[in-house]
Amino acid sequence: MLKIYNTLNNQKEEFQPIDANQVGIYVCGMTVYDLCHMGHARVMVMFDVITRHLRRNFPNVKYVRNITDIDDKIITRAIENNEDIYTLTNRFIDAMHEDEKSLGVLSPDIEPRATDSIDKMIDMIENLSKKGLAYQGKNGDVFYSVRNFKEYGKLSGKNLDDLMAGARVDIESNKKDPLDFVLWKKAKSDEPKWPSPWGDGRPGWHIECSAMSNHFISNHFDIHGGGMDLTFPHHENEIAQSEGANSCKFVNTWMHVGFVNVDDEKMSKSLKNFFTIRDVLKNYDGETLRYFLISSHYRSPLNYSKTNIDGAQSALKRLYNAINGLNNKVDDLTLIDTNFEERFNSALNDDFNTPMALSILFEIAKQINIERTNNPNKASALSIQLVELGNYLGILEYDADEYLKQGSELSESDISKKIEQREEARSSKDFAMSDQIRDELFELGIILEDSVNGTTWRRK
RNA sequence: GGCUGGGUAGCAAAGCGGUUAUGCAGGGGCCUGCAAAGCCUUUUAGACCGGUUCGACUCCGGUCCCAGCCUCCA
Repeated sequence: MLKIYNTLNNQKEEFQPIDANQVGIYVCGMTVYDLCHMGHARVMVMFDVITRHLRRNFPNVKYVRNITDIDDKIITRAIENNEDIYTLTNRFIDAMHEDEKSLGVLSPDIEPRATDSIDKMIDMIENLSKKGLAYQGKNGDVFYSVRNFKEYGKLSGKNLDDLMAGARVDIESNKKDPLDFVLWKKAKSDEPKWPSPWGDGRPGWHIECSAMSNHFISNHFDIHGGGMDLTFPHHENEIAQSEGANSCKFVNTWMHVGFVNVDDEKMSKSLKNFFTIRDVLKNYDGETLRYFLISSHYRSPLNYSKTNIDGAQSALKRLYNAINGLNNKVDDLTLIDTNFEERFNSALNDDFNTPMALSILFEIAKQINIERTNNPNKASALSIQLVELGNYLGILEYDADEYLKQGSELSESDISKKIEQREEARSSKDFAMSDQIRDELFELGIILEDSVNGTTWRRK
């Protein structure tokens, strides 16, 4: 039985889909004006793990993740670069897809772009106007009237008067209430624009997710997620829009992924303390990054540091070392210990507890290492299981030997030649020579390992 | 000020009212020509103060501290 922590009531609760044959999940995706950083990576990877698990447990899952391809930052950046917004956003959408691939993230079922759904947004704003929840300000912008939606604040646990008392409410004379937010923005002359009943303009940020989730999934669906910083105001506003327009419950379960921190501070573009996925991929392989991202629970903060990613790399290598050299072909499946799989599944069923799930992988690895000499069939069976469960999380996707050798600057044949030379030295008991060759290779990042089956090598 | 989370061993990170988390790192041993990998073993815990309980890291209350949101942000 799957339990998920729901931001709506700050509790773990049993997940019961509206329709067990068709689970709907919508995740707020990227605003594509720059490269994705590690914070984005965490959201992509976590919801990838979440949807993989949902797909294992329900016959059909519709996973929608939007692309915000129109907003102020995009317009500003396009002007800076002297290019049109589509040239800019297409470039960063491609980059995002490449990054996802590196991280082993499977594509969502639908990735709608905001600019393809402008008509849906206009319909929704019109609907809100009819219901007295939207009005046009003096400057021509259309605003949502927050005071007219009585449940405003239910997701984030805020109430309007506390927000009013806060110091950081912006003063916008065109609004009836400072907390009202923009649904439709009137275009300035040189900006991208679409026709609407309120004049040429573009949508506000929040309306796209309401319109697209309602259109591509339903007015009422199972799971809506995103980064924790979206809880307020973005998701709060989505609720106001969708429930205001449709007069029915919008989302059953709200999920929010914690931040990637740098020196215990949130990684963000405004703080300029961010590392792009590409930056990090220069020094680590994608699977190491993925391991790092799932090594803490999704709601906890995750500190980005070299030490922590190095730790992830060592840990992942331990798993690959365990499966390395086993034939992965075993007829006797009764040798597989189903207890591991049960515990693995119940870890994920407990609000997607990936650290717990990973710890079971290490238990299997240990068992493989214990059995591999005296009971190779059992070890092979366990290694099949380890790979299978690892794949479930999107790791251990590579051939162990290839993975452990990757990134070597020396060619396979050069290394083999050195190993042969060393073998000759060893057989004539010239251990000084033998050790010298091993040390030379070590300096070049190659580790040699002698076993009864001969000498093998891997990357440091 | 309001609202969320959280404070676990050298580092990272979980579960759990009583019994080894797990990974990395460190010590000792086994294996090895020596290593590496691996196995065995071992050292470091639960911010603080009360309460409940036969027993609390785990439940309850309080104190202190940290992060996040309340402005665009994943």
